[in-house]
Amino acid sequence: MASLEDPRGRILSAAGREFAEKGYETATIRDICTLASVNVAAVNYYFGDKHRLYIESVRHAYEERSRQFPLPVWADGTLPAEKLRGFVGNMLERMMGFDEPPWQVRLMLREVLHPTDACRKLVENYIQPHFTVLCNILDELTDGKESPAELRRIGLSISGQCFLYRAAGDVVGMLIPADEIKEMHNPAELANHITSYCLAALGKRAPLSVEVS
Amino acid sequence: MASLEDPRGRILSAAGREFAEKGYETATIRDICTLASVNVAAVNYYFGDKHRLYIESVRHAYEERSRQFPLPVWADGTLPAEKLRGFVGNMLERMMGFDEPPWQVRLMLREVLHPTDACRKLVENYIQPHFTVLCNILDELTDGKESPAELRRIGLSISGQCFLYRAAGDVVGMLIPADEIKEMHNPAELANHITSYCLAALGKRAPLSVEVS
DNA sequence: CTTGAAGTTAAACAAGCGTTTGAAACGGTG
DNA sequence: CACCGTTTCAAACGCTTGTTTAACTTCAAG
Repeated sequence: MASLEDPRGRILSAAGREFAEKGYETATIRDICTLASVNVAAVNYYFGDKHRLYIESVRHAYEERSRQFPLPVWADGTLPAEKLRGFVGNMLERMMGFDEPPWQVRLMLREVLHPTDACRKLVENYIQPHFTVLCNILDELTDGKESPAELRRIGLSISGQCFLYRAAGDVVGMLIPADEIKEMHNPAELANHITSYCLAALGKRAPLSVEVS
Repeated sequence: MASLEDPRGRILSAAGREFAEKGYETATIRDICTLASVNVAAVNYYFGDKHRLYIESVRHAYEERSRQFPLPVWADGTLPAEKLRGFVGNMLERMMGFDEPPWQVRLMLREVLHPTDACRKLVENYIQPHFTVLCNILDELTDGKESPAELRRIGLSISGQCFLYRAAGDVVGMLIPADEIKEMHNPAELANHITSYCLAALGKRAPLSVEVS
């Protein structure tokens, strides 16, 4: 959008892709500028230096992502369990994408794994709001009987499971047989498993493994 | 150990620390050699080039770590639930360390997050065996009634929760109040939560949140 | 003592990096 | 047209990188 006639925007987009794929140090200004079809000096002209370009491209990434995937809302009267399943599915789709994850997610992931100056705002403006929604759903689900601390811990348990598939997907692919990956490791199936796991733990449905005794 | 009189070992150790902290690109041969008190040419003499030094230092890391933390074993007759709690606690301590995580773990984590040539052997020789032990415990816990695929999925759910605290600890620290971190986010408390969560989901103990109706 | 392989060293190498420069091209305004 | 602030460009700068060179030390074997 508005890329052909906006050098600044082209640089921002190219930088995001390069930083996401190669990391801050390995990505070079020359490659970014080639990708954006601008002169090397353009980065200095528009952003000052490489570091400020990086900060701006992280902000650009999560602002764009927030616009593409706004926080989910539900009709009044939606069951909490249904909200939970919807939220987890949404979270997985946001994280994993339908095919290849978009560069915005990979760039944000880098900030989560190895935080720099750009991380604080990313958490405040993007991650924290999503996490709060999750905790609110859990609060509803448990009829307000759990402490905020316990809700946060359960929220982290859910987030952690999604996070593993996104951040360590390659290693997961080495631990699990290939056909099993094809069959089960897609947003819908995973959301189903993670949600069921949580509901069972909270006693809101039958245990995953039924006692026979 | 045996560091004063073994340049090769000193380089390997110094390289592991530098690669763990800064990553492959950012870590420099000069810094590594300064840290190891050897000449820059020593890396080329002993390892050929930077890339082969990196591969060797990853191997060195998980071999050392395997010696320090061997796979846990239990006395016959130990309850599966007890084994699970022990395994999760062990996993968290291995991952997080008692204070600061050792460089070996951080180096392995880098390979998990951004795999290179060194990753396959790391998975085969270190991660896969641990994951298999976990799945065996879960098999025992569910009296052999669950499919291997389901066991692996539950195993990933447990691993994912540990993984989050290790890989995204900084962001977790921004989402959770500081005093709550102090109080709850240590290997023992987390192992307790993650194990209880799993046992409740499997119907092996009371749900975390008790229904009142 | 001589020899020669093994190990170590300071110095240099070419390549790539982020950044800067100064001039050229552009585009609206008087 | 002449002017001037904005934008673009090829070229170069200074620096750091991984790697190599060739001279030097060490030291056990002949």
